[in-house]
Amino acid sequence: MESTPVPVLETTSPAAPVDVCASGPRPHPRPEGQDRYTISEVAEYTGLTAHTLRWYERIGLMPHVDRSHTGQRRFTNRDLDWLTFVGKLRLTGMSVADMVRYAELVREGDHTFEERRQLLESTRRDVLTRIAELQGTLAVLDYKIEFYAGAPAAPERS
Amino acid sequence: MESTPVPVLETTSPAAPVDVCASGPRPHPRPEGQDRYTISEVAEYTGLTAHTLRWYERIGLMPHVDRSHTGQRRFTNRDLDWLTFVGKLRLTGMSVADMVRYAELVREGDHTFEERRQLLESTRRDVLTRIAELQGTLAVLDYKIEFYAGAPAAPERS
DNA sequence: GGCTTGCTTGGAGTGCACTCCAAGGTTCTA
DNA sequence: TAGAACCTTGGAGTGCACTCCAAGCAAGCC
Repeated sequence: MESTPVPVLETTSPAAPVDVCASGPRPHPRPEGQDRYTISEVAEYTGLTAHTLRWYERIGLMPHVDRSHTGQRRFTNRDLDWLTFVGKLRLTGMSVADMVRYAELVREGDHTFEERRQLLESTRRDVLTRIAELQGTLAVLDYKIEFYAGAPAAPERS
Repeated sequence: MESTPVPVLETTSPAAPVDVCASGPRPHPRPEGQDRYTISEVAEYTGLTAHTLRWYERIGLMPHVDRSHTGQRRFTNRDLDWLTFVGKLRLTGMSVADMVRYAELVREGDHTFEERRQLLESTRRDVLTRIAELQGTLAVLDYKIEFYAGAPAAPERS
């Protein structure tokens, strides 16, 4: 799976609308104007372990990470953006296999825009379903919590 | 773990408010006025496999299921109510270990009301957190879906 | 009675998403 | 220049929640 050095994010097409990929207020205050991070810096920044970062790369969920002249990983801000987005996908409940599929589509270039959109829309539907499910459970939980609150331990009134 | 035959649901204390445990409109139209179901009937009703039902019992997530004179399981409507509730707990994302803990509390009797309430309230908080997370991912998904929609595959306008 | 379908058990297997290990090379600080 | 702390790899291990298996009874129908 040789990857032509295609940029990771959707900022692929020249003057297309810039996609900063889940930026906005940065999660952790990303260290200064740096652009080369060791694996442990990235681990701290993302909350993932170094193990998991290596594993992500092995399974194709990372877009070819730079290496130092001795072979150690050097992550860039672009990688951090990607990981932030992957973190969001993970929160949706998307499987790792599907996230890898998405990453492959990104590597394949602009012509996969439509398929990527479909994947995200399907994920979006799943999220809405899940939210509805959770709200359904809230109703039951509230019902039972109220029951327990109304009938405290070893109730006297038979 | 010998369980004194304490009823499963919270309807334990004599004239306490009746807790029908997530009833309301029954999920599947529970077969007639029956009160003894085989494992495969319950599997169909709940959507769980027979394997899973046996496993639930083995790990202490079921409250001692009746047996026929030859040792086959005979589930009651009460068991079905319990499984419906367990299904809700599962949807909250509660771990099986915590569900077993809850089942133990139920078996222990009314004096565990307070602990049960706390467990459910902690679960409730988790659910609210999860809903917020999911809504956060919705924002990102919508942002990217719109990006892909606005820049269709192989865009011409460079 | 014979046949098919269903139920029983303990224990082993599966798939997912990490998580860790050993053995060795690299980088940084004093 | 020594030592501590960090990094590398392939592969093995972990925990969760099921999921299945084999071998043997049980139930319902003609």
